Amino acid sequence: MGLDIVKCTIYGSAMASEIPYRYDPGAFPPFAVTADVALFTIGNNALQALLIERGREPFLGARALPGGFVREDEDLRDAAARELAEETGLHAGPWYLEQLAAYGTPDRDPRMRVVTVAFWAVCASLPAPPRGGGDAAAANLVAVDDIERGAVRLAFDHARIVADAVERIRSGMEHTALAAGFCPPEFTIRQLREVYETVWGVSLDPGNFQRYVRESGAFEPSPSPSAPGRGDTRSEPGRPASLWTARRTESGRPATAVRRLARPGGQQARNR
Amino acid sequence: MGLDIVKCTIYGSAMASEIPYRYDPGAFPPFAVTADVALFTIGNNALQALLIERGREPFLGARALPGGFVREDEDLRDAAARELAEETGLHAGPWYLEQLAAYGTPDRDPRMRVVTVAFWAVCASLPAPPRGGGDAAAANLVAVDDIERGAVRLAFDHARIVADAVERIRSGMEHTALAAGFCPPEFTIRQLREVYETVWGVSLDPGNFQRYVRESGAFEPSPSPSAPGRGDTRSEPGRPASLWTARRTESGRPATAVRRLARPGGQQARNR
DNA sequence: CCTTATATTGTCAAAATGACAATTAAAGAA
DNA sequence: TTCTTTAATTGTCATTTTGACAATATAAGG
Repeated sequence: MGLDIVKCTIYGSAMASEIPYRYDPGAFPPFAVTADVALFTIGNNALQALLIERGREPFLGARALPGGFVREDEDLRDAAARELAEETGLHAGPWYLEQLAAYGTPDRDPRMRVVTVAFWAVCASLPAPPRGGGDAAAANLVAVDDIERGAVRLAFDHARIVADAVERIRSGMEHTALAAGFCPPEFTIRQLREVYETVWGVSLDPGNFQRYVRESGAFEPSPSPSAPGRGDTRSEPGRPASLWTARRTESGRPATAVRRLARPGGQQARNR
Repeated sequence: MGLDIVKCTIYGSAMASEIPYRYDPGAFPPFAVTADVALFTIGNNALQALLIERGREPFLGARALPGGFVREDEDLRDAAARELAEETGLHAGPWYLEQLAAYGTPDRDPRMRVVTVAFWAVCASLPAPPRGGGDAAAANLVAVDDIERGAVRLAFDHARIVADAVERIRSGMEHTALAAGFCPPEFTIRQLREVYETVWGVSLDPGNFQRYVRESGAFEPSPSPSAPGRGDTRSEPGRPASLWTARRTESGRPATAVRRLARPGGQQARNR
């Protein structure tokens, strides 16, 4: 690894300190740092997470989040995006990616001390059925319901990470345009409503939902005329819906809504 | 460092893989991992952050968050609590501590690659004026206003970390009992209201705030009779307030409120 | 032109919010 | 004891916001 002494000159003008102007490599315990990503999408009318199947011990055969070592000169977020691209075969991903938290309990990886910086991501849909890259035996989508029921064996503390990520997404959808991340760039209000219904497991009144989308300030009507056949599909009967897009903040995050869309029965769930 | 091979036997029953059942220490880039804490309290009618003054290069003389290397067999949270105790002299802290995020941009520390897991904490008040321990030259409280105005030079990316922590706290107070973390275990509604007013920089109607505390479900009346002199102070004229406590979830976190206390003008702030 | 399937808009009672006024409750002073 | 003072607590009420449900509008497709 490179303790690049050159960088020190950027700041080190005085150099008055008696302690050498970098860390003694033996003076701190070395950790491995990985970036793992919990990518969610909607398919089969359900919230799904992208998991790989481990091809080696420990946890051989169990599912795990895509991820891997952060490289020496790589930002954490870049590492997460790279791993996601490698494992899914999707480059220049159309996903929305945000940091979740760091997980670093001493024994979480039996091989050595690893601190994992976990990210969550959402994506409209995987263009191709994901194929495993790197050392992953296989990558595929698993219903979050099954994970929550404990029907899927997850490696390490990844069940916890997935649970945290799901909760973050479910609650983020209450007051931001996050849900649009599950839709294509332009979407109908119905599509968006179905995202809410699927992720929250509830059903919402179409009329009231319409009002929410119009008045929340988190979404805006697309200039495109309307949405008849949605591209390749043939037109369906019935009035075509108008198209909407998500508003984004300057920093690229989904905009915050003025109103809050209450998650039915969401209170008890949050007080655990 | 200890690649404790013994731990592998916990999981490694089959050992069918041809790759050695631990990482090759040379196969991954070693990172230093630190835990830093942004501790907030209320004093002088203002939100204040605990910062130390750096006693060495780089950033000699600048302020920084208390923190340091995570030890080899130490949980991230434990490291944060330990550092906080060391730097403030407060042991078995009466603070509430929660993880914020990981910061790991390659050049954030000119000496070497460091990933910092940042925590935020709130505390009723520091019993004694904090004295620096460890290698900190001095630890003291700095008004967050001054930090936000850029009137204080912060080391590394700590200004960003403080800003993120402040935003997390301000927004957490909208829908949880977090604000009680700035108060003693039992507090009056007025004390709690003053916390909101100070942290948000607004003024709130006492009557309506009363209703919020009573109906939000995040707080509950204390069995104690009332709050005349609040301990050492002599009684003040006027009706003494009743005492309240924060409700906590099973996991120890401040309870979520049924209602949401709208932060006046908080919308624009959040859409950056 | 008619049918059909949705999108979209209305209606309305119930609940909430926010501003403000009135009342109540103690503690200290006279 | 009574009065004064200070703040807690409770009421009132117009305005919004919700949530449930009904009615209407709109464009395919036949």
